Amino acid sequence: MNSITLQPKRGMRDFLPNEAKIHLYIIETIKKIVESYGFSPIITPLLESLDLFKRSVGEQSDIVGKEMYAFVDKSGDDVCLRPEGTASVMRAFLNSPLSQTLPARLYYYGPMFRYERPQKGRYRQFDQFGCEFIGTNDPRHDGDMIVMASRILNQLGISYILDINTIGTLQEREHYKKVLVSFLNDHHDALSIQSQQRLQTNPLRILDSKDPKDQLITANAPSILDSLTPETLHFYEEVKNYLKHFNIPFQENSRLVRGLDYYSHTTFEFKTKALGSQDAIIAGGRYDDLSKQMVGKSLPSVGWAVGVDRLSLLCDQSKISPTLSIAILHLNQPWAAYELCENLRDFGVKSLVITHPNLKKGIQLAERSCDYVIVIGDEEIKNQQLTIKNLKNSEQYQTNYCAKDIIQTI
RNA sequence: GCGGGUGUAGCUCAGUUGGUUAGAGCGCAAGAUUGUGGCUCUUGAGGCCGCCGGUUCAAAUCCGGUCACUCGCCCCA
Repeated sequence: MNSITLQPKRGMRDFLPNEAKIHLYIIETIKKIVESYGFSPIITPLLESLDLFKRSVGEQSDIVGKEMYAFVDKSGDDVCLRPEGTASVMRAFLNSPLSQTLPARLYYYGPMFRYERPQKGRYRQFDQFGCEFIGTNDPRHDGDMIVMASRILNQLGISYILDINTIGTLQEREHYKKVLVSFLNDHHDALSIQSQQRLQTNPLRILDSKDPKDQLITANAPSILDSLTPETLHFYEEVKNYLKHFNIPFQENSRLVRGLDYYSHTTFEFKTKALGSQDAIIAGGRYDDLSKQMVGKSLPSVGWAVGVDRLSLLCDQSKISPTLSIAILHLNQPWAAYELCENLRDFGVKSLVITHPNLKKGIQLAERSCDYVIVIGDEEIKNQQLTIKNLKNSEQYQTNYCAKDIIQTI
């Protein structure tokens, strides 16, 4: 009989206990921080109508254009696995009574799907944790979101570079596009072939091309800042002032143009040097026009998303505080061992029973999963005394046969 | 989607111009060692050589395809 393939599908992964622990630790850490900023959880479906992302993320964006897990379901509807969270959260928000009380601070977490070529730190199913501050046009809230994100990276022990920019309003951007295209057309033949195509589809993206030829040309390109109104520039200043006030180091990068259509004004990206070309770890910005694209009514908002998998690869694992654990190794005394375990668990201590006739082997087994070992045999039951052994440093302690005393001794 | 690299034991890797039964270290199991592990020694288990096909008397080795990983591009978290 042929056996089935055990490998997961391309870009999909199994998280074995050690990896799963780090993953959950990161989510727990982020959750605590964003809740301390007043954010509440929202859970939305993994499956959405394809139209949602076409309208919000943009039909000509790469995410929608070539990376969607899209298919026709049994009823003939065009559906897809969500490629990102913001559009779903906005949809759920607009569809709910939450939209009656502004502003709203929401966070979400879960798998996203993009059909692209996998690499380290880039998978077809990946977990994102995101925060959305919906219904605010206060630049301090943009700053607040960025400070919150930096707090997360600090907490996890991840060093970063923060790039920020403003891409203004839709009108300002359209104006800048014209200026930029007319400039680039003068250097058309010197551009990379890719950028020549982008001149038609998405000229702003030429600005952050990695091709040296393109970079040489765009170095002298007109800046978007020259196409912005004083109001927009003032807004941008306020965001920067907020970051300076809280001593968040950042660099202005007028080439930071995000790939999703719904962004406006503030954009930012926390980058790392440790993951090769997968350098973005937290990215986001303001999206005042998203709601307009969906329901025709504007609703200023700002948010970001973080790649949990990328944080897993970067985070300082020594920060994960180990849980106290005790192994009960019994010598033909199973009832006593299981009872003592239950008593220890009443105090919230991780404990498990080890059964092995050979004492030495039993202690070796205990060492693999626990910090301490207690041996229970006839003597211990007769004397009502236990020896607790610290498996890390071999120290031993005597204690009464009682869960409370054991915990106090440790 | 485009270009390069890799795939041999649980892990890290050897494996000669194609040539008997594919190896090592670490790890795992048993024993030396029947009430307190980690050292040492002995022994042992564990392999569809990623998968499918081709060439050949003979393939881990050569060829084609495929799957997965990986690096760069694209893009992004």
